[in-house]
Amino acid sequence: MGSPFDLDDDVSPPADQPAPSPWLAALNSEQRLAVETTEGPLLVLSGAGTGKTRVLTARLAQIIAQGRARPWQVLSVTFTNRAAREMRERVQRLVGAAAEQVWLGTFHALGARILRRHAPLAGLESNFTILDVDDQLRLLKQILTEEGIDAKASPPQMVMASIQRWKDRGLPPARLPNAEAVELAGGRGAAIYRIYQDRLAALNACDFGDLLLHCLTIFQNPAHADILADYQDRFRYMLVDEYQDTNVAQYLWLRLLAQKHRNLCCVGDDDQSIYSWRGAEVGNILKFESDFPGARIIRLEANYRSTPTILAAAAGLIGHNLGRLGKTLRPGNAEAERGPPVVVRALWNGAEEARWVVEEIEAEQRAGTKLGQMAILVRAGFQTREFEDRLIATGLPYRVVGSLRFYERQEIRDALAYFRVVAQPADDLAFERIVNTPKRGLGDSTLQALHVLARRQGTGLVEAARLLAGTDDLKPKARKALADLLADFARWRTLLATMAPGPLAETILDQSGYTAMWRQDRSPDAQGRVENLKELVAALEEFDNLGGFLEHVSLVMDNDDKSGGERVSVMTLHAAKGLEYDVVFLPGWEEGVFPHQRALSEGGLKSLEEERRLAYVGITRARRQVFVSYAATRRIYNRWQDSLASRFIAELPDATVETLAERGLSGGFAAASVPAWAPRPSVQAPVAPERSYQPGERIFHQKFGYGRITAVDGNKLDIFFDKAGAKKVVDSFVMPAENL
DNA sequence: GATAATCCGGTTTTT
DNA sequence: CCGGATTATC
Repeated sequence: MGSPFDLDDDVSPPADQPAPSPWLAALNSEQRLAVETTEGPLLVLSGAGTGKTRVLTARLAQIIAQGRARPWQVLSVTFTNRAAREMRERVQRLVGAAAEQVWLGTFHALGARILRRHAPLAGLESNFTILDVDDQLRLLKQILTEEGIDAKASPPQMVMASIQRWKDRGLPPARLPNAEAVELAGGRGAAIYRIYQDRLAALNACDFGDLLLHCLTIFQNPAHADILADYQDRFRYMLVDEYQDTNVAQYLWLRLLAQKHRNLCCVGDDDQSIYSWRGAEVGNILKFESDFPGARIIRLEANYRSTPTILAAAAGLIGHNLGRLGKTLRPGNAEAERGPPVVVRALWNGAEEARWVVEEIEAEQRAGTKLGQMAILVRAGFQTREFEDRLIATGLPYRVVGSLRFYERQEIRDALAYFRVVAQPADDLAFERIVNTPKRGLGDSTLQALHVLARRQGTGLVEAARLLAGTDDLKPKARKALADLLADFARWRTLLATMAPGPLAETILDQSGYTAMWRQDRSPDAQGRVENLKELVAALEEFDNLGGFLEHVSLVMDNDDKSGGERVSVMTLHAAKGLEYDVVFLPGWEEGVFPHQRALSEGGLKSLEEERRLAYVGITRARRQVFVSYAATRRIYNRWQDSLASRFIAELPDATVETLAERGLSGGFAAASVPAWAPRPSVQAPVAPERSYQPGERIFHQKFGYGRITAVDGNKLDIFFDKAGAKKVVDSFVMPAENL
């Protein structure tokens, strides 16, 4: 942060005093108050760019350095691993190694830590697995099928979402209000939820929501009052970051733990609440005072990030929301230059918009702004493509933040599933994932048989596999494959104790044939997948054992960018929260795009206000300048669609804005009703002509790319594709290559 | 059981 | 128009 904190004159100590503690250095008066009010419940309303991280770290450092509590008596919670890491590093710098003993982490990591200690009380063993979304969904689908629930009427995704929301609200199946599940799964929602939870327990597994939900169940059980009392005693001080994003379960968790010492400090900003669709409850901020009588509230309103103009624009916009707690950002530095206005630019279409944005980026770069200090923030992920195209065409280095995370890639998940089967033999979901990957001739029918047997015997799949391999219910081929696989598992498990995790992982991936599977794959991305597997093995070197690594992975799904050079960042507005840039581009400000159509048609005022907060978050990311833009027409799903400027544009105060429009686009607002122009006909994909093909001919296929015909049989072609290898394809799916 | 053809739906997603 | 998920076919 290059903010001029040192210009704040009310922090300078009197000359005859000893130098202040380092953690108090460079704090303004309101920040300092928030740091020094250590006793009793405290709510810090901290606007964008007002230095909340600084306050949190200073507060934590002070509590430890002054000996108000031992490090392990302090709980500090964040939402992201990034935030947790950053805080630990900063506190370490202030108080040294003591920082390592603080209970500092994400809600989920801390929940897992507590739950592992008391797992049996939640029907789990302490080495339980934390499932990823893939596994959860697979499990739920099984249940829905078994229960004869129509997947069309009740999409698994939707049922899953409901279950997650219940967990977000701290509701285990037993506490679910009767009315809740009626709409779901033909009225059987509650039953499904219960089965899902039972099945997780049988698998010795839990999902993310359970990490907190199980804690709550244990804490709230009068039979184990001693456990709760123990934690309540322990946590003398508690700090919470991004409090506006807490859901009910997290809130209850905090409230229970803070009950005894009541030294709970929550830092948040209701204007930056953008995750309500994930169960976050802004209401938690409002409830704070009533739940903790005598709570103090401190507002941080001095912004050290943005120019006065940007702050005024943001304030004007967010002022259109009702029911705010009320907070006005003011420039932290009274002498700051007003700064350039927010540029609002109307363009004809998306391609032009991308072109304009990239031109401005180049102009900024020429003027001395580093590429790493510029960001394009979009509403939805798909919008990044247009900008990527343009950036590539221009040759500007860029990075897309938050897309395809390392641990979510197919090959990584497969590899992890292998590790899980070895480290946690009861992990049926992992087993199922890899039992036929690579192909071993153990397909659906074998799996069905395993399921039936497992159910009948009341065992897990792996055990069922062992039984089944000993019978002759399977065809010899499948039986051999299964026995071989089990022998592999057994061998790897014996290595578990003796071999370092890195080499062990490599052994598993090699002997299972998994690496070979990708080596042989001709598809364009196979090469990269092999690379990713290598990276995974390399990452394992740092761990003592496989189990530790798996715990790490299930909790820490982050992707550090090790990109060295300066790059323009492209990301969603959600991903941008907490970040800052000199120059920020906010494209796609059109009704239906931003605010999003679904927010307009479904969620009513609440949704619209959340969209507005998202816009507010976007604007307040900028230190020096904001560029807003929108296109009069956009091609969505191959349809040209006229659009109107976002209402948020009109909500920016006139004095903060400079409007630029293309000739013909009136007053900066799309003349959508009078399209005085015609969209250029889109480049038509060549239509397959009615013709016959000859062997040897070069062709193109939508999915497989280019290839050469090796044989013709009526309308069926044998083709050897450059990338995908030999395939049989019907001729209407290909076109002569020279047509392109 | 593996592959090709067809169908369908299409925000945001810190763990 | 794209991709994934489902179905249809060999």
